Amino acid sequence: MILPTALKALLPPTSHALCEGARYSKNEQLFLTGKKPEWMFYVVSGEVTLERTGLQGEPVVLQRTRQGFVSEASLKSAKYHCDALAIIDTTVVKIPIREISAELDRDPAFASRWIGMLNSEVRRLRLHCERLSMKSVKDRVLHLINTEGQNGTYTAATGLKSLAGELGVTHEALYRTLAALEKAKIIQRLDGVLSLHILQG
Amino acid sequence: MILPTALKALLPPTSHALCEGARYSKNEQLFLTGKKPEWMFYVVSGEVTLERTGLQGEPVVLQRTRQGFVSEASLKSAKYHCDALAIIDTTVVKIPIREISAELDRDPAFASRWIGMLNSEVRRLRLHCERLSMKSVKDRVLHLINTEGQNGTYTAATGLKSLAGELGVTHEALYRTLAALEKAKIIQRLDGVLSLHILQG
DNA sequence: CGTACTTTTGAATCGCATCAAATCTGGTGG
DNA sequence: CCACCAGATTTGATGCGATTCAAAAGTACG
Repeated sequence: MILPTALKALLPPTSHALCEGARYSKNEQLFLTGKKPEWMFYVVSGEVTLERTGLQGEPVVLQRTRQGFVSEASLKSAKYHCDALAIIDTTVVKIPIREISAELDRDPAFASRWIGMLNSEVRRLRLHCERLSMKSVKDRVLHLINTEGQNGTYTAATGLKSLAGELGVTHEALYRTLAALEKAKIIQRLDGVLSLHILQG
Repeated sequence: MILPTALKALLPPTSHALCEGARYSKNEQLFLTGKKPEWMFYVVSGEVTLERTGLQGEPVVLQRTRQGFVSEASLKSAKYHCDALAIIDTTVVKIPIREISAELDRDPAFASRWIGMLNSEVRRLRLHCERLSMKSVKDRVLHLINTEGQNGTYTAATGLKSLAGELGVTHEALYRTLAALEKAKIIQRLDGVLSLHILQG
């Protein structure tokens, strides 16, 4: 089992061998509400949603992950509180909750790294919320470049259509907005790389 | 210093005496980018924003907190990475970072509670993101009742206008949507309490 | 070369923001 | 107690921006 670099640095070396790779086909379920959590999942590729059934029986999506942890927040839970579904073909790393949880109590340095990971997650999610509460696509794109970009440059690794989903807009709206921003010389585009034009102060 | 119940249960008793209450007036700053973090802030009432200056000099809001932690994610940082501003008169509890950080390394039970707190925060933020990526006000309201409510009932403690802000819509749109949902017998309203009508299966 | 997917542009429609204004509310001071 | 004010709540009218539906052009891959 080859772990992604981020996971390797985070988890204690003794736990690496306990992790397992797994693949899920489109529409396959990773876990179900009410089951006892045994694994945490780290999405390497594909897309996983966490869903709950609303009071009227309609599905309510709680989370959507293309890369990173799913259900790391059920580390201390007695049972899963939602269903996990691979909505396209997906590759994950399965991490044994029991061992990780015990290790967290035993190894303060690991707990400290784990807290650091959660801190980053909180920060990123807050940025995401702030972005999604902006009304125009233009504002969301500029906020994205300003907050997620490196030095005024953001790389859309998974394609613009996928980016549109993350920004909470249709891909048509995103394409049009990018074209307009480029025409107005506010940004430049090369492949999937968006760069702010530097304003001379 | 009287701590809010949630804080009291979370922090180790030895640290309670080290916390301080504080008040900030509208437009007063809690901390500035680049300064060494000495305090974490827990907002009791009012509203605090974290802001950063964009590449074109415009302010970019990273977070907006009416209740709960601000900057708990800078627990392990060498310096603040943004500015904190009270946008209305605000009351907070100041928590000494140095002592809390040391205590986290020393007290595994506290670290475990802290991880639990961060897990809740991550869950709530993910729900919030999911809600904000819904296109219609109606969907956002129903998602709110389904996920944040108790048994189909959500209580808007801070008023509907404030709720509109959290939902990322104007207060006019929220009022109209609530009126329409009530007229369609999908929800009921009493004061600030929103309840789903039960569908009989 | 054909299939599937992304990227792009066009046109029509709709929901929400915006601007305006009226009503209602709680709190303050005369 | 009443006049008054600041906010919250509500309803109305208008316009814009994003969604939606459609279709064409570009791209990757077997």
